[in-house]
Amino acid sequence: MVCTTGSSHRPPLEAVTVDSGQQDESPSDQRADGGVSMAPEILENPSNTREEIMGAALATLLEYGYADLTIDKIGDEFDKSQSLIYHHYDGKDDLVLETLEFMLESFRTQTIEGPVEEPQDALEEVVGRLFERSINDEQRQSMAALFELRAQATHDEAYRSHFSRSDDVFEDLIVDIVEAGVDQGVFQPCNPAGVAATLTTLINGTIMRRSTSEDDEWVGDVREEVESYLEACVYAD
Amino acid sequence: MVCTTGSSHRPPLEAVTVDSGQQDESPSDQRADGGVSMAPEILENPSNTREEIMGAALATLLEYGYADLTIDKIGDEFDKSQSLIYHHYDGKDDLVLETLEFMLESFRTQTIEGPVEEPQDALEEVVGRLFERSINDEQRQSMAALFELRAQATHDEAYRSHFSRSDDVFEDLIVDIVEAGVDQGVFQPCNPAGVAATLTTLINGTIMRRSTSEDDEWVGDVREEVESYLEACVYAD
DNA sequence: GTTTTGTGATTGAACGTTCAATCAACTCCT
DNA sequence: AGGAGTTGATTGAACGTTCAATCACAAAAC
Repeated sequence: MVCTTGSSHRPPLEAVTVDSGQQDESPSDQRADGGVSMAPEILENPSNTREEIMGAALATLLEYGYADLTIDKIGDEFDKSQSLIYHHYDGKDDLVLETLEFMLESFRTQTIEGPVEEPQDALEEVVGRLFERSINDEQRQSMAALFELRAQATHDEAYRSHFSRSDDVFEDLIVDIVEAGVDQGVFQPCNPAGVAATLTTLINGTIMRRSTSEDDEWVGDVREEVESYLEACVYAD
Repeated sequence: MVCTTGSSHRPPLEAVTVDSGQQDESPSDQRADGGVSMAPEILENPSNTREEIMGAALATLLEYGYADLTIDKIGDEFDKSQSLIYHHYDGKDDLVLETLEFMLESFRTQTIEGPVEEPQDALEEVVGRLFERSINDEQRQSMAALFELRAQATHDEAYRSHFSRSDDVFEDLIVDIVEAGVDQGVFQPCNPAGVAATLTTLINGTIMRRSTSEDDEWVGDVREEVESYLEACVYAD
């Protein structure tokens, strides 16, 4: 054990913003997963062993899912030994949680960007990304992994804490948009927290069903209904 | 192995309807869990060893959750040997799945009851039950167990099949209500499948958040927003 | 009516595997 | 020399599952 003392250790998250110049090489912010999903580019170009291990953990998680995630498999995914993981992290769940934390912070620094200019467009973009009618296998796998991880929160306080924060981040994002819309008069005088809570809960349900259902027809129906709801209860039209 | 040949075996579900005279002893249908939850009375008064085992599996599941559910613990929960389980079921997941199937069927026979008289009241009751602002620990545990089980569907086809069917049952329930409302003219000419899909997805998200979040304030917000949505997009007012 | 045979239910012990975690040794850099 | 990084082998426990043996009881045979 070298520097981590349980999950209380703060990973070097500055790397996310400091090294962010690297990911500006890609055209614009063309991420189809809406940020719900995974794989920050930093973990694909790790700058130290800890990041390398996190990248391996993420890759293994996406390939096998949490149920079949073992330390051995994570060890296979990168070029060093499996037992090295215990030198840098307290154990499997410590590693997974720090990876989740790393990605959440990465998501937050990507999305928080000052005042909202066009509230309706912003909201439409969020809804459009998250209720896309069809998704590819990679996206489905990301959602399934996220969902499996979330299930750990039923019996593990650390996971519960993480996903509570994760929901908060997403809700805050939407609250900012809705408040801006109300301020600018393009939205009705609605309850931003209510809209945010509802959309967040719907997103959670969508991730859950997408990860565990055989069919997909319901997605289109839900999206249309969400649009109706926004037209009737949020937009000022 | 005696009579079960994998999950393809049909459990004696007739018992649910045949013996239903027993549960009429309880006042009326005073179930606070809205049927989403668990524990059909039949499993508390088992009429054979298979039902006894299912009851033990359910009790153990609610007490420990799926992650800590072991055959040994199930064996401890009833008065016979642990290894007897393998005489009646193919294994742990076969047992759990047949128990889920048993409960879903039990739920369906309880709720399907001919034409819907008062669509708005029926819908309000469903929404009221499922978005109750505060729930007790038993209910939370039921939801958490259900949620953990659902996470298995990400990597287990049999679970996926079950929960797909489970969502269908719930959606059909709501479609019936909405169609009745539209027919009677008390609802707008909306899309019943859309309303059903949206409410079902919201319910899933609610179960997920309730099982894995530290806070609860969002529930009230969501409920108010759902009411707004129903007023604006569904009810004919 | 009594013995024999057969059958499903039940048991306790054991097997085999998986997996997280540990440890002592080795390397490399300073 | 010495500390940090790294490794392969090993440990110990948990768990699902199997299995040979026993029990209760009923049908069949005599």
